[in-house]
Amino acid sequence: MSEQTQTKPRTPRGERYEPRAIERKWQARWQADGLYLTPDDDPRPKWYALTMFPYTSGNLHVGHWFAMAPSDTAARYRRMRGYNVLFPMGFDAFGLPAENAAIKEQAHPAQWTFRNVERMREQLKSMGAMFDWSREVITASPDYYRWTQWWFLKLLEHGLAYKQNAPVWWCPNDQTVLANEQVIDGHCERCGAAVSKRDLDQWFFRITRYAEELLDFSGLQWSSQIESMQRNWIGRSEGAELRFGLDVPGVDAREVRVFTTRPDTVYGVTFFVLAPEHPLTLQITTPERAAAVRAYIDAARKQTEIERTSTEREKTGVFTGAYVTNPFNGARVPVWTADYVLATYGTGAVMGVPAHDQRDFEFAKKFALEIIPVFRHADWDGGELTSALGHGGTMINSGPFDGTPDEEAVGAVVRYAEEQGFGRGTVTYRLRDWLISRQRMWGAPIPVVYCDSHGIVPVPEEDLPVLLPEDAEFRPTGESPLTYHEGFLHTTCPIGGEPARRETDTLDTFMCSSWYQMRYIDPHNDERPFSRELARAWLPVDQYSGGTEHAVMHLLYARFFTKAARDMGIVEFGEPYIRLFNQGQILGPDGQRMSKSRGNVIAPDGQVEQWGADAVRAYLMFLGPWDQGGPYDPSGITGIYRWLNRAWNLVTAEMPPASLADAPETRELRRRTHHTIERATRDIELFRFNTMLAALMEFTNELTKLRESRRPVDAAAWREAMRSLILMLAPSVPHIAEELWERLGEPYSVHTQRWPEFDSALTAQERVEVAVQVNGKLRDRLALAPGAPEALARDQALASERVAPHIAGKQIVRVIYVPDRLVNVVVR
RNA sequence: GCCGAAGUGGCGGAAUGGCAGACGCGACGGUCUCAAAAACCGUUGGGCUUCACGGCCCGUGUGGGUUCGACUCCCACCUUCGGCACCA
Repeated sequence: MSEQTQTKPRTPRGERYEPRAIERKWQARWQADGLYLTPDDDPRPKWYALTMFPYTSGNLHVGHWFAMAPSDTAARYRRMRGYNVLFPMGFDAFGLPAENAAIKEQAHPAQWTFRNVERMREQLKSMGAMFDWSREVITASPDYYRWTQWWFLKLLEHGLAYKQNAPVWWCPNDQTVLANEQVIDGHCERCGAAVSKRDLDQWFFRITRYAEELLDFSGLQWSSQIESMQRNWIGRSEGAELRFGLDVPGVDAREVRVFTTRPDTVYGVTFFVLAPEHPLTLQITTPERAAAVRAYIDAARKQTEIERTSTEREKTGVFTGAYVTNPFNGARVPVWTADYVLATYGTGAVMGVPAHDQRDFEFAKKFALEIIPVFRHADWDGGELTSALGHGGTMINSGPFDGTPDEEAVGAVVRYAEEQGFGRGTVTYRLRDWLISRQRMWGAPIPVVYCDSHGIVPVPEEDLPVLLPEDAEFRPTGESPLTYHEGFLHTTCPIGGEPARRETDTLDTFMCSSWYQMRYIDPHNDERPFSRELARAWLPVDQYSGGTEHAVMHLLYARFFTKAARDMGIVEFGEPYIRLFNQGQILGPDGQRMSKSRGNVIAPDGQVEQWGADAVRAYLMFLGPWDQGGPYDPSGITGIYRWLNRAWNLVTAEMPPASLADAPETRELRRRTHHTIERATRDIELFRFNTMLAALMEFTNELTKLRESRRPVDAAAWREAMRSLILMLAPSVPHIAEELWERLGEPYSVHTQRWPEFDSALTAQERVEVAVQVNGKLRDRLALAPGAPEALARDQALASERVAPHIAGKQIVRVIYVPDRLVNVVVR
């Protein structure tokens, strides 16, 4: 629609609804009055509502509005329910896009980032949300990353940070290492390039120490979907670690440890497999097998992760020439190396039980290794196996354990292993430690220095922040650009004053977002990251919301941080976010993900310009359930816009004064008012914004009809309806609500009023419609008083002339009566 | 392959054992207008039938089942989306 052809609906009297004018007016007024500043000392109960802060990409898109407008509505509702609500906003400002933009523009990433912050803050303000901007945090500003560095020092001090040479994920495009969580199907989570492994000295956080506790979601109200994604990611497996004997000349190790979930199949071991990267693989290889094994390991390392982990691929592997001894039966079995065994899981070794494990079975078939079943199984006739056997049956070929049923087998074998010293029952997790080093420049420098005399020396707390230089080169070289900045690199040892070298890697940006919720409560504190008193007053977050894409990164890291902070005595709780809601994703009008390349991006700014922020907010909430998302169809917003106009006309219209307090019409008006309050309250509590708005639309339509009927209406009841309508509009469409509140002659501000209460005595209908069915089919409707006695309902139903033809000549078997709902006559 | 969510008019969706399609978009008809747009009012799941009021049948992915009654609960299957996937 063009600007020229669009005309505004006219009100019968008075001024038209001009969203842009009233939105500008009230945003300025709210800011001038500090309406949304959150006091720390306030007698009301606290409510900390938080929406994931945006990355400083440069532009807010409708997806951000979809995340923030409903959460703003929920926060405003809480405030109207008498809570002191903290609803802050900030910017996730470190990260690669800034650096890439800087390389392109030959400018510093800080310029790009802070320019984007300015723009996005204005876009956010146009939404009219109740963000308390005095608490804004920007993770790339020194007074924030100073404390990110402080957290690193604390974790280092408590043994939760360590440096290690390890094979780590490498993204060739972004020229940096990645955390496990950032690798999706063998590709870089950010840029999509195929990743490979590199051996590098890197910093890690010991998140694995919390693996078990991170599986505990009691006390949290999170969706079961996110819970199961985290459980899946942590990947707990119960089993046993067993020790197989090793006797290879010239090798010190006397045993190899192996993790298995099926210790009960240990008598079925016919071979043994080490991961190509396992430290013993080359050591134990016999001279005549060395060339083949070396070649295999090299080939394995060159493969991309996608090639290597493809499940379709045929098994490969080579024999090392060495043997290990099964401690249970003394059997000597050949040791192979094969890339289906992962170095990073368990102990990097597998005991091959081809009869009971499909992967081992395929390997044994390929290399003609022996297959010994150790369970008599219902699916097995005693002949040659065509696939591995599943669980079940009783043990055979297992010496003293023969005859043990499946259910007791694992326990019996583990007990025996522990008695004999062969191994022990144990639990393994898929979760690995969190790799936090990044070889890029636009992040918080890791605050340590390397000194020839004193080794790794943490930067003293009082010397923080370790500032990023303002004139670094950004060419990605695989090493941090900070390495080439002489002024940054060279420093002195905090202990002895010797010349020393700074750590040039920076911290993973997920570290910034692991604690930002704690900084909002005390954002200007320059003594500590936040004060203990304010932490006690505000934390943890009561209601958090954001997209599912952070299920196993941000949300897992933040939980780890909180537990570590608790154990370090910094906070007194172990979970950052009590309630979590995940909104869906907004798609383009074509149902595809919005992207510049598809040309289906809807910018919120244009929609706001055309329809007003209130209409855009309400439309996003009206589209469907918040957790669902869906396509943004720009033509639908007219429905919302028309509705807001109807509401405007309704409130601004003159109503002739009348006093009809006891009239049936008045009772009906009040019933509708209170019934709407009941519906809207229930829906907003459950974040069902779409049905809440539908209820308000119905109410508006009913009131419009009543006004247009030109029948006299009781003035007090009408005013109650108007007040209630505006109060219920206030959280969703804050600007028009404020304007109408003022025009109704009520005192500023509508946003400091209480949410209306409904009186259940008034919501009852005088007559209810009761459906009459015959054998479950609708035949008639009766108008009865609520709670009408069964006999009455039954007699009226049977007397109905619409029912008569359907029961004529038939026998009435029974009559079911659900009060106020239906009568069902069952005939034969 | 495994785990989870979902499938309802032309479209977004509502109803979670009791009147399917609330609310909104779109479409069609009307009012206003010289005309159009906007706005407002009305109709709008499909089929059959009636001059008409109305009546009847079918209908919530498919096939079964439980129930007086099923979009809703149970079983099997199909499709779509999300997560995990050689994790021993």
